[in-house]
Amino acid sequence: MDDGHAAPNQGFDGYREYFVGKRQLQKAQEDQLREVCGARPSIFRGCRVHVNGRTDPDREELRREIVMHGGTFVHYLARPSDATHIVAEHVPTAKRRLWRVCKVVRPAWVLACLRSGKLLPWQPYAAAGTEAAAGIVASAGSPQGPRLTCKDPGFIEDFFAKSRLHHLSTWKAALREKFLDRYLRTNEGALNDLRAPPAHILHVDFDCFFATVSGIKAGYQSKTEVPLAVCHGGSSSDVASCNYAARECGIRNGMWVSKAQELCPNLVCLPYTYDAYETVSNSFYEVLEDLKAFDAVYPISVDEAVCVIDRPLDTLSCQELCIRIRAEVAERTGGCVVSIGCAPSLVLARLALKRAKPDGYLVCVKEPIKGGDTQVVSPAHLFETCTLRDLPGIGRAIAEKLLLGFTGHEHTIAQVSQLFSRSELITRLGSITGAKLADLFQGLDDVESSRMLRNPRAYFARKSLSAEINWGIRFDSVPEIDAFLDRLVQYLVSKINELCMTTSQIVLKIARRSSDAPIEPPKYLGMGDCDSFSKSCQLGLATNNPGVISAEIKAAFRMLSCPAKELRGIAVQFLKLREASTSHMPRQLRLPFSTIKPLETPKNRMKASVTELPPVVYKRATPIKDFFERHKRTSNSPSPDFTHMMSAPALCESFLGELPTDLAEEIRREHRIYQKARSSYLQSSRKKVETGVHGNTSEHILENSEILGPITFQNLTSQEKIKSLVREWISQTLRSDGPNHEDLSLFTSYLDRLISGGPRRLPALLSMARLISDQLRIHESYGDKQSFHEWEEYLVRVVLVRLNRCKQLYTQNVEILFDIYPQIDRP
DNA sequence: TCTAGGAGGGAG
DNA sequence: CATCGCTCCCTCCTAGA
Ligand SMILES: Nc1ccn([C@H]2C[C@H](O)[C@@H](COP(=O)(O)OP(=O)(O)OP(=O)(O)O)O2)c(=O)n1
Repeated sequence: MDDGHAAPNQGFDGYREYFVGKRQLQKAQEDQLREVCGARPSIFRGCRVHVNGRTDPDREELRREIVMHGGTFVHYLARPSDATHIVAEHVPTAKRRLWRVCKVVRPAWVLACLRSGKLLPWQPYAAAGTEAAAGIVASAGSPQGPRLTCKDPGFIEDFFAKSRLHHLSTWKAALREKFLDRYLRTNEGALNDLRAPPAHILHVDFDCFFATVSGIKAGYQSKTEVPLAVCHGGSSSDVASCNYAARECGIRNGMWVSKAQELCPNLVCLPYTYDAYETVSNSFYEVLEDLKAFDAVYPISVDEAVCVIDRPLDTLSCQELCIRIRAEVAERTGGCVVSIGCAPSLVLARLALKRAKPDGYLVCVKEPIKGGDTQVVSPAHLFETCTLRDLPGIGRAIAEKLLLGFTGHEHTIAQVSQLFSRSELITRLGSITGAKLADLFQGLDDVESSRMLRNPRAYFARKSLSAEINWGIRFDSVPEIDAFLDRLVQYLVSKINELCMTTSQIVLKIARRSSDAPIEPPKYLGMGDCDSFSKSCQLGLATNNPGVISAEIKAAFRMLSCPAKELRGIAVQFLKLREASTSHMPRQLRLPFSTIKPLETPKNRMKASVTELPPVVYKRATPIKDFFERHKRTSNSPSPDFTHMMSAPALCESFLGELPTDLAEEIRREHRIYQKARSSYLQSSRKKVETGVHGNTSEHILENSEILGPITFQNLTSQEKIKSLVREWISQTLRSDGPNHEDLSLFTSYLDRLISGGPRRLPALLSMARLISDQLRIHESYGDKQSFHEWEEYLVRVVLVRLNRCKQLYTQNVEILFDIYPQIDRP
């Protein structure tokens, strides 16, 4: 397994020395603390207290109080008897046996002792999961309820709570956000001088992270010879992580348990301990921070970071630093092991890390001293001992693509790099991937990887937000899927709201059972072999509105025309993220209407303006698909006949309720503008009188050569071109003196012709309304200008009224839709 | 020639 | 019993303007 180049434990002596010094330092610190606070009562005299897991107050605070009040703090619990008391919120399942005889108390015990100034009996504060606690709290544990399926409301959360990949992604996103936050706030944590490539890069990664942490929780030594794997259960479950004893049998991360057990019948399966992974990860990043040895620490994942030192350092110091990091992390994490690769580039650091594992470190320098330390190697050495697949960004597919037609066995990087010139790489793999590989072959970082160092702001910025579930997806009907999509969108919307962002492009991606795949795949409730399909949709306005997004997503699902029973996976993505403006923030409109009295009679309500129109209800059966196809066409291309939709058997939803962009939402939006417009209306008319400004003095932009006929505007037939023109028109007139009255009436007549075109013209009308309101939003800074008020008024009094009328015409849900009332006066 | 959508890939 | 196959990002390819 190990060829001696990265012999484990070589630095052990340094390790032990380090610890002796470390303990003395801690003791000295504690003594000093006591001296300073000499007057405090020695409540915890004789107590040796260990704090386990996440606590409130946190570990550091508890430690301070315990030490200041005469106790001893046990940093690392080698044996249960090392401590007289263990402080924890609850006892991890894995520790129940081991700690059965311990006094495991909640942090509240410490606080209560402090308050009363004396040592209190611990039993009333016994932590959940101890036998003592079981005597006090009558079995508050919530045993597994009925298993949830994808049709149940709680499924998504339930699934995510157990999904390792979800945790991995969530942690990573949080770490990136935290990094960026700090960087933007303080300009700290990243490199400042980017002129030259940094001197030393240390890639630090836990050995078999989950396996080690779960192992320790279950009472195993971190370097145990017992083969361990972390997995959920039975035979078709994934091995998330296996320790190095298990790897000697050929077991690998991601392998199925059945295969793993074939390779190693003694394999011990351990449960996931997500809380513990998080705790260890926190300690890990704290250590890197506390060492104060780096110019930058970049998060890679929950168990992995890249640390950079941007000043010259001799090889010996690099080695010492590696030893120090490894010792410190082990100390602070109850014995977890990190390995480290140190090199002048990201790629070499990665390869060095690979060779350093398990339980070691490796420093790569251009010209190592011959016959020197085995922990110091040259780039050439790494290339001779690592394979193509070890290079970052080179996975199975790319490796196969590159080596297609070459003899099949494993290749070292040194060998493969001899086979291809830069241009051959580019021919085979594409311009960017080819060039990248050529760089990697020279030990240089490609452009993309170096972005992390060169432009962390862009590199760490979030560009999308998505959620997907490809397990347990088994539906019988489309309404069930609709309900699921609603929940998934709701889930994402709450995330995007936490981020204070909006999206203007959304994507639905589905996995559909391959025609040759069995109905039920080998993996229980797995997706099996699937074909994947995706459909993206641009939203006219950036939004965070679940109704709008949900409608789009459900429409997109119909476009992909996947039979409900064939669906095996669902993903929803939000792209084109922007910071939310205040108008996207919590909606006052949504407050429960019934509980709040309207201030005025329906006079304020939009329905007042349209009551004279008889409601005409169109129902439709054929899918939204037709709508989209129509939507794509320009206005002069033949549109499909709309009537077939009305004659078909009714669906329960109204036509408008199913429009990809929910008209109701649109109108709610406009209603707010209406409020604003109303309040500014008087002002603006007053101004007009004062200054003698009249609309007709505006520059006349539109040609008055309108030919009445099949819905054209300014002789344009293409909807896109019309929109362009109108956009330009609005934008220009907003900047200057507002729209010319004649232009406005030409435009109004165009809108009226759209309306008389029937429901099939509704999208065009809607998109015009959206366009105007979009322009107003874009030019919000002109909010005080006369021109702005004029457009706003036009939107509200002309466009909105027409839209409103159509709504009356084409939907049955008039009451619900228009019974909105902005609760602006609510305290 | 450029763009956008969609497919695919990699990492952890 | 099972099992929890996510999520981000980049790159490539191709159809259509
Ligand atoms: N297919 C995978 C790969 C990884 N992980 C999780 C479990 C790992 O513990 C953790 C870190 O991934 P690593 O690639 O760093 O793998 P390990 O830490 O397990 O092993 P190694 O020593 O090779 O780094 O991510 C996972 O659940 N499924």
